[in-house]
Amino acid sequence: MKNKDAFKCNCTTIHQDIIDSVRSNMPSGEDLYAVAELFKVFGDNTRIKIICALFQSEMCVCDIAKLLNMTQSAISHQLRVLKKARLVKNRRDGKVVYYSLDDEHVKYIFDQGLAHVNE
Amino acid sequence: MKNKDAFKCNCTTIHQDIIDSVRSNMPSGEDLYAVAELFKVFGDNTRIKIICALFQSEMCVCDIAKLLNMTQSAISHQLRVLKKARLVKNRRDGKVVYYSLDDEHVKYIFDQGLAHVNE
DNA sequence: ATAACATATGAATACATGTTCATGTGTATA
DNA sequence: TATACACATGAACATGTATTCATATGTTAT
Repeated sequence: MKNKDAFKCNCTTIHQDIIDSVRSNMPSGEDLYAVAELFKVFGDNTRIKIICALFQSEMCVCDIAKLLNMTQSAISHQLRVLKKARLVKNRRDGKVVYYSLDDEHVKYIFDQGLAHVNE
Repeated sequence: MKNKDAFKCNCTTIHQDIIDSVRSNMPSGEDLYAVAELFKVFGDNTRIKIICALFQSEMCVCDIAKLLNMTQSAISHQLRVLKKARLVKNRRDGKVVYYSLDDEHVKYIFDQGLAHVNE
């Protein structure tokens, strides 16, 4: 066996036709991984609050820290994660750095999520 | 001080008006928590694959395990998480349990996520 | 230049979580 | 009733991650 992980499932195969069909129509593994990584960014209470706050207004780091009653450091770390995921962008004005949303999909994704939990 | 966590941020307040305005228009903490929990479910490579597979067809646990080349146990645990989040439902036919999607928002959320990572 | 302030960041810690392993439950069949 | 199969589940383990703490960077004003 070339791949040591090739047979993790020892079930009797029931619907090979479905398995083959589904497999051939799945997005690439890289795409799926990237999507999971994206949703992981949404899946944190602090980050979802930051995102939700930025729907209304651009804010500086200290504003967000005050709003959420958290340390400047914690917020800064999370803004870094959000920026890496290309969900927020920032601009510097003197000592102050302002963050705002950087994606048109974010609001839509958030709203659909909210719709689900409120259904 | 009534709340021991009330002053985690020691920044000089810069934009109190924005903070007040944003705070008064934020969804409730419970809603935000629920949304984060929902996206946390999407934010796992195995679960996103399961969701994506179920877009195409209902599948039994062993089918999914074979498709993803993972143990039946691991898949079963993740299906439990998905069901708790009301993203999938199941039906039993004899010994076999078939899982399928149980939400109209899921596809939209996934597609928007895919659109973001492919942009 | 020095002090003050806003922000960023590396390391450490504490907590959450995904998979495995062993085993239990439910259903069909011999 | 006994066996086999599909699935579920609790505990253990390993890994990932959010926050804190200390400190560094960058900018402004004195």
